[in-house]
Amino acid sequence: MSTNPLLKGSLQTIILKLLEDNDQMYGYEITQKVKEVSEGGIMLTEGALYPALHKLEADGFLETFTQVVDNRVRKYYRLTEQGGKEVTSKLDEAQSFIDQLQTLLNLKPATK
Amino acid sequence: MSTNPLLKGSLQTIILKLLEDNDQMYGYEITQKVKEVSEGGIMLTEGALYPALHKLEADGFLETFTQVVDNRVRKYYRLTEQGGKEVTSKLDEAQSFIDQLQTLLNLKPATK
DNA sequence: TTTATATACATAAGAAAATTATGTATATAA
DNA sequence: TTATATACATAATTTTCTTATGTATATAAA
Repeated sequence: MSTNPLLKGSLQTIILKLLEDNDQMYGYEITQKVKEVSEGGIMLTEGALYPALHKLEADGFLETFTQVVDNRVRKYYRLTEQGGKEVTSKLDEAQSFIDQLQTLLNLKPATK
Repeated sequence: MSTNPLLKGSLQTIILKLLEDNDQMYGYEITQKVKEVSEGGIMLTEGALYPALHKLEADGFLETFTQVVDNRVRKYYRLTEQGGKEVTSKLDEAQSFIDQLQTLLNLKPATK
């Protein structure tokens, strides 16, 4: 898939937020959803996505179950209770980082 | 200094933008400016800053000159012509990334 | 006076988090 | 039968940080 140096660091937050909104998703579905919502601007590579999912699971934020559809295995992820709290925390972080970055880069929408 | 996983990828953009606004700055001054403007939220580590400055110079976006003040050497950086163009390009990238991230994370200010 | 803090640079070792390249496997359209 | 899409995974490598050091001067505090 493709690249964006600014993506670094926000992948976990994106995954957690999508799972908050969608209850359960599988990896490939996440790549397609991100591509769709960002209109092609953010493309997740598999080499980034799958290790990130495994890490979030290892950290206790996600749990999994598999399902076979059309002879292909899908591995679904959903938030654990701990993961639910983590979403809030990561979103707060992301919001304040975006604010600070916009201030530094003078990209703030005019605050009259 | 300190840490922010979301900072990854935006350091070069921050440096270039500060030099567009301030004409010439030295490394330590950049760390203090970022700390001040972000109200302590973004703290640049020296281990990240200096290599980033050296890379921007090697890439032809920055040029340097030194000056001695109070018996201490300051190494000033300023944008080259190529660097001036790079600022615009990096800011566009940053803007569209922030937009997409806000959309994905549902952090968009209400667009009535 | 000597100790801590601030100013000012730099680099090396290590870790984190990507990209790129592979690999396996099935379904479907050309 | 070939390419593309779906669906997972991991290894090698690269990028970009953090953390730890190192050098050196100025100044305020103890």
